[in-house]
Amino acid sequence: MQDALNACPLFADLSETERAQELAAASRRSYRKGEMLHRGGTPFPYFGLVLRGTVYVYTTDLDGAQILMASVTVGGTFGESHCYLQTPAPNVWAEAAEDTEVLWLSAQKIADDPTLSARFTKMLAMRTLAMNDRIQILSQRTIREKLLTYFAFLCRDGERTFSVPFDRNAMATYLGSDRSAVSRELGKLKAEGKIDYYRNTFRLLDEKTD
Amino acid sequence: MQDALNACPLFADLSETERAQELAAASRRSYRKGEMLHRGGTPFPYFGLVLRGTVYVYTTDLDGAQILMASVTVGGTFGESHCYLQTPAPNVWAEAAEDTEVLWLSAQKIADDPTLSARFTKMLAMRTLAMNDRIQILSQRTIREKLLTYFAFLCRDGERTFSVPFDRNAMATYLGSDRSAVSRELGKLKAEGKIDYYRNTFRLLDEKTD
DNA sequence: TTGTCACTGTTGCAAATGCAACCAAACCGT
DNA sequence: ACGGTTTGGTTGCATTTGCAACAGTGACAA
Repeated sequence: MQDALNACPLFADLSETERAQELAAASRRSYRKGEMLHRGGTPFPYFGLVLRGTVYVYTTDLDGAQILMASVTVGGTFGESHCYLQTPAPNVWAEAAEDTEVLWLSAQKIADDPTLSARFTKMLAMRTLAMNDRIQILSQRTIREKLLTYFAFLCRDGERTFSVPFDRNAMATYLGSDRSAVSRELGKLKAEGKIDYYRNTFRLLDEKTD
Repeated sequence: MQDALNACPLFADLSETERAQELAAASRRSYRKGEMLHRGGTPFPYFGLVLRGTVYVYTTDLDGAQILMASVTVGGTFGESHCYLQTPAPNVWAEAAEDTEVLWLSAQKIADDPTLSARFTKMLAMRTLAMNDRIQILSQRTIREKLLTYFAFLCRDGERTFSVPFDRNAMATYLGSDRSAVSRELGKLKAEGKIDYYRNTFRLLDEKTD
Protein backbone atom coordinates (compact mmCIF):
# COMPACT_ATOMS: atom_id res chain seq x y z
CA MET A 1 0.00 0.00 0.00
CA GLN A 2 2.85 2.40 0.77
CA ASP A 3 4.23 1.86 -2.69
CA ALA A 4 0.91 2.70 -4.28
CA LEU A 5 0.54 5.89 -2.22
CA ASN A 6 4.08 6.98 -3.00
CA ALA A 7 3.35 6.50 -6.69
CA CYS A 8 0.41 8.90 -6.46
CA PRO A 9 1.11 12.66 -6.44
CA LEU A 10 -1.64 13.07 -3.86
CA PHE A 11 0.24 11.25 -1.12
CA ALA A 12 3.88 11.05 -2.21
CA ASP A 13 6.33 12.32 0.43
CA LEU A 14 3.73 12.72 3.13
CA SER A 15 4.56 11.46 6.61
CA GLU A 16 2.74 8.38 7.86
CA THR A 17 0.68 10.27 10.43
CA GLU A 18 -0.55 12.74 7.90
CA ARG A 19 -1.48 9.94 5.57
CA ALA A 20 -3.32 8.02 8.24
CA GLN A 21 -5.33 11.10 9.06
CA GLU A 22 -6.36 11.64 5.50
CA LEU A 23 -7.13 8.04 4.85
CA ALA A 24 -9.38 7.70 7.87
CA ALA A 25 -12.41 8.66 5.85
CA ALA A 26 -11.51 6.36 2.96
CA SER A 27 -12.71 2.86 2.28
CA ARG A 28 -10.78 0.04 0.75
CA ARG A 29 -12.08 -2.83 -1.33
CA SER A 30 -10.92 -5.75 -3.43
CA TYR A 31 -12.30 -6.77 -6.81
CA ARG A 32 -11.94 -9.90 -8.90
CA LYS A 33 -10.84 -9.77 -12.52
CA GLY A 34 -13.76 -8.71 -14.68
CA GLU A 35 -15.71 -7.23 -11.80
CA MET A 36 -17.29 -3.82 -12.39
CA LEU A 37 -16.01 -1.05 -10.11
CA HIS A 38 -18.28 1.65 -11.42
CA ARG A 39 -21.22 1.71 -13.81
CA GLY A 40 -22.02 4.44 -16.31
CA GLY A 41 -24.86 6.79 -15.48
CA THR A 42 -24.15 6.74 -11.75
CA PRO A 43 -22.31 9.53 -9.89
CA PHE A 44 -18.88 9.19 -8.33
CA PRO A 45 -19.36 9.88 -4.59
CA TYR A 46 -15.70 8.82 -4.26
CA PHE A 47 -12.92 8.48 -6.78
CA GLY A 48 -10.63 5.46 -7.00
CA LEU A 49 -6.94 5.06 -6.24
CA VAL A 50 -5.54 1.73 -7.42
CA LEU A 51 -3.57 -0.06 -4.69
CA ARG A 52 -3.07 -3.32 -6.56
CA GLY A 53 -3.91 -4.59 -10.04
CA THR A 54 -5.19 -2.68 -13.05
CA VAL A 55 -8.44 -0.90 -13.87
CA TYR A 56 -9.82 -0.29 -17.36
CA VAL A 57 -11.80 2.93 -17.61
CA TYR A 58 -14.06 3.29 -20.61
CA THR A 59 -16.99 5.20 -21.95
CA THR A 60 -19.55 4.30 -24.62
CA ASP A 61 -20.12 5.92 -27.99
CA LEU A 62 -23.30 6.63 -29.93
CA ASP A 63 -23.69 2.96 -30.83
CA GLY A 64 -23.02 1.78 -27.29
CA ALA A 65 -19.59 0.43 -28.19
CA GLN A 66 -16.91 0.65 -25.52
CA ILE A 67 -14.16 3.24 -25.87
CA LEU A 68 -11.16 2.70 -23.65
CA MET A 69 -10.21 5.95 -21.94
CA ALA A 70 -7.44 4.74 -19.67
CA SER A 71 -5.68 1.77 -18.18
CA VAL A 72 -5.01 2.71 -14.56
CA THR A 73 -2.23 0.91 -12.72
CA VAL A 74 -0.91 1.04 -9.17
CA GLY A 75 -0.84 4.58 -7.78
CA GLY A 76 -3.13 5.87 -10.52
CA THR A 77 -6.58 7.34 -9.99
CA PHE A 78 -9.84 7.49 -11.91
CA GLY A 79 -13.09 9.41 -11.63
CA GLU A 80 -11.58 12.34 -9.73
CA SER A 81 -12.90 15.01 -12.11
CA HIS A 82 -16.45 13.71 -12.07
CA CYS A 83 -16.21 13.21 -8.32
CA TYR A 84 -15.00 16.75 -7.73
CA LEU A 85 -17.58 18.28 -10.08
CA GLN A 86 -20.30 15.93 -8.79
CA THR A 87 -21.42 15.12 -12.32
CA PRO A 88 -24.84 13.54 -11.85
CA ALA A 89 -24.62 10.86 -14.56
CA PRO A 90 -21.13 10.50 -16.00
CA ASN A 91 -20.86 8.01 -18.87
CA VAL A 92 -17.86 6.30 -17.33
CA TRP A 93 -17.37 2.62 -16.58
CA ALA A 94 -14.56 1.07 -14.56
CA GLU A 95 -13.70 -2.63 -14.65
CA ALA A 96 -11.00 -4.70 -12.98
CA ALA A 97 -8.59 -5.86 -15.71
CA GLU A 98 -7.14 -8.30 -13.17
CA ASP A 99 -7.56 -8.93 -9.45
CA THR A 100 -7.49 -5.44 -8.02
CA GLU A 101 -7.64 -3.45 -4.81
CA VAL A 102 -8.96 0.11 -4.76
CA LEU A 103 -9.01 2.90 -2.20
CA TRP A 104 -12.08 5.10 -2.49
CA LEU A 105 -11.49 8.77 -1.59
CA SER A 106 -13.66 11.84 -1.23
CA ALA A 107 -12.67 14.62 -3.61
CA GLN A 108 -14.42 17.18 -1.44
CA LYS A 109 -12.57 16.23 1.73
CA ILE A 110 -9.28 16.23 -0.08
CA ALA A 111 -9.95 19.55 -1.78
CA ASP A 112 -10.90 21.07 1.58
CA ASP A 113 -7.83 19.78 3.34
CA PRO A 114 -5.07 22.41 3.60
CA THR A 115 -2.33 19.85 3.04
CA LEU A 116 -3.90 18.00 0.17
CA SER A 117 -5.85 20.55 -1.85
CA ALA A 118 -2.83 21.85 -3.72
CA ARG A 119 -1.80 18.28 -4.41
CA PHE A 120 -5.21 17.52 -5.81
CA THR A 121 -4.99 20.49 -8.13
CA LYS A 122 -1.55 19.40 -9.19
CA MET A 123 -2.86 15.94 -9.92
CA LEU A 124 -5.55 17.36 -12.21
CA ALA A 125 -2.98 19.50 -14.02
CA MET A 126 -0.80 16.46 -14.59
CA ARG A 127 -3.82 14.59 -15.82
CA THR A 128 -4.49 17.18 -18.51
CA LEU A 129 -0.90 16.87 -19.70
CA ALA A 130 -1.20 13.08 -19.93
CA MET A 131 -4.39 13.51 -21.93
CA ASN A 132 -2.54 15.87 -24.24
CA ASP A 133 -0.18 13.02 -25.02
CA ARG A 134 -3.05 10.73 -25.83
CA ILE A 135 -4.60 13.33 -28.12
CA GLN A 136 -1.29 13.77 -29.86
CA ILE A 137 -1.09 10.03 -30.49
CA LEU A 138 -4.65 9.77 -31.74
CA SER A 139 -4.15 12.75 -34.06
CA GLN A 140 -1.59 10.83 -36.11
CA ARG A 141 -2.91 9.69 -39.46
CA THR A 142 -1.45 6.22 -39.81
CA ILE A 143 -1.09 3.35 -37.38
CA ARG A 144 2.65 3.44 -37.88
CA GLU A 145 2.81 7.08 -36.80
CA LYS A 146 0.55 6.38 -33.84
CA LEU A 147 2.76 3.53 -32.69
CA LEU A 148 5.98 5.49 -33.03
CA THR A 149 4.48 8.48 -31.22
CA TYR A 150 3.18 6.24 -28.46
CA PHE A 151 6.52 4.52 -28.11
CA ALA A 152 8.32 7.85 -28.00
CA PHE A 153 6.21 8.85 -25.00
CA LEU A 154 6.82 5.52 -23.29
CA CYS A 155 10.56 6.04 -23.79
CA ARG A 156 10.62 9.56 -22.41
CA ASP A 157 12.99 8.58 -19.65
CA GLY A 158 15.51 7.37 -22.22
CA GLU A 159 14.97 3.67 -21.62
CA ARG A 160 14.74 1.80 -24.92
CA THR A 161 13.01 -1.27 -23.53
CA PHE A 162 9.55 -0.89 -22.09
CA SER A 163 6.30 -2.71 -21.56
CA VAL A 164 2.85 -1.69 -22.71
CA PRO A 165 0.08 -1.81 -20.10
CA PHE A 166 -2.41 -3.32 -22.57
CA ASP A 167 -3.09 -6.52 -24.37
CA ARG A 168 -3.20 -6.11 -28.15
CA ASN A 169 -6.90 -5.56 -28.28
CA ALA A 170 -6.85 -2.80 -25.67
CA MET A 171 -3.75 -1.35 -27.28
CA ALA A 172 -5.51 -1.10 -30.64
CA THR A 173 -8.50 0.53 -28.96
CA TYR A 174 -6.17 2.96 -27.20
CA LEU A 175 -4.73 3.88 -30.60
CA GLY A 176 -8.18 4.13 -32.15
CA SER A 177 -7.51 1.29 -34.58
CA ASP A 178 -8.18 -2.33 -35.33
CA ARG A 179 -6.31 -5.11 -33.54
CA SER A 180 -5.28 -7.00 -36.65
CA ALA A 181 -4.18 -3.83 -38.38
CA VAL A 182 -2.00 -2.92 -35.39
CA SER A 183 -0.59 -6.40 -35.36
CA ARG A 184 0.19 -6.13 -39.07
CA GLU A 185 1.95 -2.81 -38.65
CA LEU A 186 3.94 -4.09 -35.66
CA GLY A 187 5.08 -7.00 -37.83
CA LYS A 188 6.23 -4.62 -40.53
CA LEU A 189 8.16 -2.48 -38.04
CA LYS A 190 9.84 -5.58 -36.70
CA ALA A 191 10.67 -6.84 -40.21
CA GLU A 192 12.24 -3.46 -40.98
CA GLY A 193 14.41 -3.75 -37.89
CA LYS A 194 12.91 -0.65 -36.29
CA ILE A 195 11.56 -2.39 -33.21
CA ASP A 196 11.60 -5.75 -31.53
CA TYR A 197 8.97 -7.18 -29.25
CA TYR A 198 7.52 -10.22 -27.63
CA ARG A 199 4.02 -9.88 -26.30
CA ASN A 200 3.91 -6.78 -24.12
CA THR A 201 7.64 -6.13 -23.99
CA PHE A 202 8.96 -3.81 -26.69
CA ARG A 203 12.30 -2.38 -27.58
CA LEU A 204 13.21 0.45 -29.93
CA LEU A 205 16.11 -0.28 -32.29
CA ASP A 206 17.98 1.58 -34.94
CA GLU A 207 17.56 5.09 -33.60
CA LYS A 208 18.54 7.48 -36.34
CA THR A 209 20.25 10.75 -35.51
CA ASP A 210 18.63 12.59 -38.36
CA MET B 1 -14.42 42.20 -21.16
CA GLN B 2 -17.22 41.42 -18.70
CA ASP B 3 -18.70 38.96 -21.15
CA ALA B 4 -15.41 37.16 -21.48
CA LEU B 5 -14.96 36.93 -17.73
CA ASN B 6 -18.49 35.69 -17.20
CA ALA B 7 -17.86 33.00 -19.80
CA CYS B 8 -14.89 31.72 -17.80
CA PRO B 9 -15.54 29.53 -14.76
CA LEU B 10 -12.73 31.32 -12.96
CA PHE B 11 -14.57 34.62 -12.77
CA ALA B 12 -18.23 33.92 -13.48
CA ASP B 13 -20.60 35.30 -10.85
CA LEU B 14 -17.94 37.22 -8.97
CA SER B 15 -18.68 40.76 -7.90
CA GLU B 16 -16.88 43.54 -9.70
CA THR B 17 -14.74 44.50 -6.70
CA GLU B 18 -13.53 40.98 -6.23
CA ARG B 19 -12.70 40.76 -9.88
CA ALA B 20 -10.81 44.03 -9.88
CA GLN B 21 -8.75 42.82 -6.99
CA GLU B 22 -7.82 39.62 -8.70
CA LEU B 23 -7.12 41.24 -12.00
CA ALA B 24 -4.77 43.81 -10.51
CA ALA B 25 -1.78 41.57 -11.05
CA ALA B 26 -2.77 40.64 -14.58
CA SER B 27 -1.62 42.16 -17.84
CA ARG B 28 -3.62 42.63 -20.99
CA ARG B 29 -2.40 42.64 -24.55
CA SER B 30 -3.66 42.68 -28.11
CA TYR B 31 -2.38 40.55 -30.98
CA ARG B 32 -2.82 40.72 -34.72
CA LYS B 33 -4.03 37.75 -36.74
CA GLY B 34 -1.15 35.34 -37.24
CA GLU B 35 0.89 36.76 -34.38
CA MET B 36 2.51 34.25 -32.02
CA LEU B 37 1.33 34.47 -28.41
CA HIS B 38 3.59 31.78 -27.05
CA ARG B 39 6.48 29.77 -28.49
CA GLY B 40 7.22 26.13 -27.79
CA GLY B 41 10.11 25.38 -25.45
CA THR B 42 9.52 28.43 -23.27
CA PRO B 43 7.75 28.31 -19.89
CA PHE B 44 4.36 29.82 -19.16
CA PRO B 45 4.94 32.40 -16.39
CA TYR B 46 1.28 33.33 -16.97
CA PHE B 47 -1.59 31.55 -18.66
CA GLY B 48 -3.90 33.18 -21.16
CA LEU B 49 -7.57 34.08 -20.96
CA VAL B 50 -9.03 35.11 -24.31
CA LEU B 51 -10.97 38.39 -24.09
CA ARG B 52 -11.55 38.84 -27.83
CA GLY B 53 -10.84 36.76 -30.91
CA THR B 54 -9.60 33.17 -31.18
CA VAL B 55 -6.35 31.44 -30.30
CA TYR B 56 -5.06 28.25 -31.93
CA VAL B 57 -3.03 26.12 -29.52
CA TYR B 58 -0.85 23.47 -31.06
CA THR B 59 2.07 21.22 -30.39
CA THR B 60 4.55 19.55 -32.75
CA ASP B 61 5.01 15.86 -33.45
CA LEU B 62 8.15 13.82 -34.09
CA ASP B 63 8.46 15.25 -37.61
CA GLY B 64 7.92 18.81 -36.46
CA ALA B 65 4.43 18.96 -37.99
CA GLN B 66 1.83 21.03 -36.17
CA ILE B 67 -0.90 19.26 -34.22
CA LEU B 68 -3.84 21.41 -33.25
CA MET B 69 -4.70 20.86 -29.60
CA ALA B 70 -7.42 23.45 -29.17
CA SER B 71 -9.19 26.42 -30.63
CA VAL B 72 -9.74 28.79 -27.73
CA THR B 73 -12.50 31.37 -28.01
CA VAL B 74 -13.73 34.18 -25.78
CA GLY B 75 -13.72 33.20 -22.11
CA GLY B 76 -11.48 30.19 -22.74
CA THR B 77 -8.01 29.72 -21.34
CA PHE B 78 -4.79 28.03 -22.41
CA GLY B 79 -1.51 27.08 -20.79
CA GLU B 80 -2.93 26.90 -17.26
CA SER B 81 -1.64 23.39 -16.54
CA HIS B 82 1.89 24.16 -17.66
CA CYS B 83 1.73 27.46 -15.84
CA TYR B 84 0.59 25.86 -12.60
CA LEU B 85 3.13 23.03 -12.83
CA GLN B 86 5.84 25.41 -14.01
CA THR B 87 6.86 23.05 -16.80
CA PRO B 88 10.28 24.32 -17.88
CA ALA B 89 9.97 23.72 -21.64
CA PRO B 90 6.43 22.82 -22.71
CA ASN B 91 6.04 21.99 -26.39
CA VAL B 92 3.07 24.28 -26.80
CA TRP B 93 2.55 27.06 -29.29
CA ALA B 94 -0.22 29.64 -29.30
CA GLU B 95 -1.14 31.76 -32.30
CA ALA B 96 -3.81 34.38 -32.91
CA ALA B 97 -6.30 32.89 -35.39
CA GLU B 98 -7.72 36.39 -35.82
CA ASP B 99 -7.22 39.76 -34.14
CA THR B 100 -7.21 38.84 -30.50
CA GLU B 101 -6.95 40.25 -26.99
CA VAL B 102 -5.59 38.18 -24.13
CA LEU B 103 -5.44 38.58 -20.36
CA TRP B 104 -2.36 37.00 -18.83
CA LEU B 105 -2.87 35.59 -15.33
CA SER B 106 -0.65 34.03 -12.69
CA ALA B 107 -1.67 30.47 -11.83
CA GLN B 108 0.16 30.68 -8.52
CA LYS B 109 -1.60 33.83 -7.36
CA ILE B 110 -4.96 32.41 -8.36
CA ALA B 111 -4.30 29.06 -6.69
CA ASP B 112 -3.23 30.85 -3.50
CA ASP B 113 -6.30 33.07 -3.44
CA PRO B 114 -9.01 31.75 -1.09
CA THR B 115 -11.80 32.86 -3.41
CA LEU B 116 -10.31 31.62 -6.65
CA SER B 117 -8.38 28.48 -5.83
CA ALA B 118 -11.43 26.23 -5.82
CA ARG B 119 -12.51 27.80 -9.10
CA PHE B 120 -9.14 27.09 -10.61
CA THR B 121 -9.39 23.44 -9.57
CA LYS B 122 -12.86 23.30 -11.00
CA MET B 123 -11.61 24.74 -14.26
CA LEU B 124 -8.98 22.02 -14.52
CA ALA B 125 -11.56 19.33 -13.80
CA MET B 126 -13.79 20.71 -16.54
CA ARG B 127 -10.83 20.79 -18.86
CA THR B 128 -10.20 17.08 -18.37
CA LEU B 129 -13.82 16.35 -19.24
CA ALA B 130 -13.57 18.40 -22.42
CA MET B 131 -10.44 16.50 -23.35
CA ASN B 132 -12.32 13.27 -22.77
CA ASP B 133 -14.75 14.36 -25.45
CA ARG B 134 -11.94 15.03 -27.88
CA ILE B 135 -10.39 11.63 -27.16
CA GLN B 136 -13.75 10.00 -27.72
CA ILE B 137 -14.04 11.70 -31.11
CA LEU B 138 -10.52 10.81 -32.17
CA SER B 139 -11.02 7.20 -31.12
CA GLN B 140 -13.67 6.70 -33.78
CA ARG B 141 -12.46 4.64 -36.72
CA THR B 142 -13.98 6.44 -39.68
CA ILE B 143 -14.34 10.08 -40.56
CA ARG B 144 -18.09 9.65 -40.67
CA GLU B 145 -18.15 8.39 -37.08
CA LYS B 146 -15.84 11.16 -35.98
CA LEU B 147 -18.06 13.79 -37.52
CA LEU B 148 -21.26 12.38 -36.05
CA THR B 149 -19.67 12.07 -32.62
CA TYR B 150 -18.33 15.60 -32.84
CA PHE B 151 -21.71 16.93 -33.92
CA ALA B 152 -23.41 15.06 -31.10
CA PHE B 153 -21.22 16.88 -28.59
CA LEU B 154 -21.85 20.22 -30.25
CA CYS B 155 -25.59 19.55 -30.02
CA ARG B 156 -25.55 18.57 -26.35
CA ASP B 157 -27.88 21.39 -25.43
CA GLY B 158 -30.46 20.04 -27.84
CA GLU B 159 -29.99 22.71 -30.49
CA ARG B 160 -29.89 21.15 -33.96
CA THR B 161 -28.20 24.07 -35.67
CA PHE B 162 -24.70 25.00 -34.62
CA SER B 163 -21.48 26.47 -35.88
CA VAL B 164 -18.05 24.92 -35.85
CA PRO B 165 -15.20 27.08 -34.48
CA PHE B 166 -12.81 25.96 -37.23
CA ASP B 167 -12.25 26.40 -40.91
CA ARG B 168 -12.22 23.11 -42.82
CA ASN B 169 -8.50 22.65 -42.56
CA ALA B 170 -8.42 23.12 -38.79
CA MET B 171 -11.55 20.99 -38.46
CA ALA B 172 -9.85 18.13 -40.29
CA THR B 173 -6.78 18.48 -38.08
CA TYR B 174 -9.02 18.48 -35.03
CA LEU B 175 -10.52 15.20 -36.24
CA GLY B 176 -7.11 13.79 -37.07
CA SER B 177 -7.91 13.51 -40.76
CA ASP B 178 -7.34 15.05 -44.15
CA ARG B 179 -9.20 18.14 -45.28
CA SER B 180 -10.37 16.76 -48.61
CA ALA B 181 -11.45 13.48 -47.02
CA VAL B 182 -13.52 15.38 -44.46
CA SER B 183 -15.00 17.49 -47.22
CA ARG B 184 -15.88 14.35 -49.15
CA GLU B 185 -17.56 12.73 -46.16
CA LEU B 186 -19.49 15.91 -45.39
CA GLY B 187 -20.73 15.89 -48.96
CA LYS B 188 -21.92 12.31 -48.62
CA LEU B 189 -23.73 13.05 -45.35
CA LYS B 190 -25.45 15.98 -47.02
CA ALA B 191 -26.37 13.89 -50.07
CA GLU B 192 -27.91 11.29 -47.76
CA GLY B 193 -30.00 13.96 -46.08
CA LYS B 194 -28.39 13.41 -42.70
CA ILE B 195 -27.01 16.91 -42.34
CA ASP B 196 -27.08 20.24 -44.06
CA TYR B 197 -24.42 22.90 -43.94
CA TYR B 198 -23.02 25.99 -45.52
CA ARG B 199 -19.48 26.85 -44.57
CA ASN B 200 -19.24 26.80 -40.77
CA THR B 201 -22.95 26.53 -40.04
CA PHE B 202 -24.29 23.01 -39.72
CA ARG B 203 -27.62 21.44 -38.99
CA LEU B 204 -28.52 17.89 -38.06
CA LEU B 205 -31.49 16.44 -39.95
CA ASP B 206 -33.43 13.24 -39.93
CA GLU B 207 -32.87 12.27 -36.33
CA LYS B 208 -33.86 8.65 -35.91
CA THR B 209 -35.38 7.47 -32.68
CA ASP B 210 -33.82 4.04 -32.91
C1' DT C 1 -13.63 46.04 -62.79
C1' DT C 2 -9.79 43.35 -62.01
C1' DG C 3 -6.55 40.65 -59.70
C1' DT C 4 -5.20 38.36 -55.58
C1' DC C 5 -5.77 35.46 -51.88
C1' DA C 6 -7.85 32.35 -48.74
C1' DC C 7 -11.12 28.91 -48.29
C1' DT C 8 -14.05 25.11 -49.97
C1' DG C 9 -15.42 21.42 -52.98
C1' DT C 10 -14.23 17.57 -56.33
C1' DT C 11 -11.90 13.63 -58.18
C1' DG C 12 -8.46 9.88 -59.58
C1' DC C 13 -5.50 6.82 -57.68
C1' DA C 14 -2.50 4.34 -54.70
C1' DA C 15 -1.95 3.11 -50.03
C1' DA C 16 -3.73 2.12 -45.57
C1' DT C 17 -7.22 0.18 -42.90
C1' DG C 18 -11.29 -2.37 -41.04
C1' DC C 19 -13.30 -6.61 -40.97
C1' DA C 20 -13.86 -11.43 -40.88
C1' DA C 21 -12.04 -15.71 -40.62
C1' DC C 22 -8.69 -18.82 -39.36
C1' DC C 23 -4.52 -20.73 -37.09
C1' DA C 24 -0.94 -20.94 -33.51
C1' DA C 25 0.79 -20.13 -29.01
C1' DA C 26 0.25 -19.26 -24.25
C1' DC C 27 -2.35 -19.67 -20.14
C1' DC C 28 -5.32 -21.84 -16.59
C1' DG C 29 -7.68 -24.88 -13.67
C1' DT C 30 -8.46 -29.68 -12.90
C1' DA D 1 -1.15 -34.08 -19.18
C1' DC D 2 -5.49 -32.49 -20.73
C1' DG D 3 -9.08 -29.60 -22.64
C1' DG D 4 -10.90 -25.18 -22.79
C1' DT D 5 -10.08 -20.32 -22.95
C1' DT D 6 -7.60 -16.28 -23.95
C1' DT D 7 -4.40 -13.87 -26.62
C1' DG D 8 -1.64 -12.83 -30.66
C1' DG D 9 -0.37 -13.38 -35.71
C1' DT D 10 -1.76 -13.77 -40.67
C1' DT D 11 -4.29 -12.97 -44.81
C1' DG D 12 -7.85 -11.83 -48.54
C1' DC D 13 -10.84 -8.41 -49.75
C1' DA D 14 -13.79 -4.45 -49.89
C1' DT D 15 -13.86 0.03 -48.09
C1' DT D 16 -11.91 4.17 -46.50
C1' DT D 17 -8.49 7.44 -46.59
C1' DG D 18 -4.45 10.39 -47.72
C1' DC D 19 -2.53 12.85 -51.19
C1' DA D 20 -2.14 15.75 -55.04
C1' DA D 21 -4.02 18.49 -58.32
C1' DC D 22 -7.43 21.48 -60.03
C1' DA D 23 -11.78 24.27 -60.12
C1' DG D 24 -15.25 27.33 -58.00
C1' DT D 25 -16.47 31.02 -54.75
C1' DG D 26 -16.38 35.02 -52.01
C1' DA D 27 -13.83 38.76 -49.63
C1' DC D 28 -11.03 42.53 -50.24
C1' DA D 29 -8.11 46.09 -52.01
C1' DA D 30 -6.15 48.68 -55.80
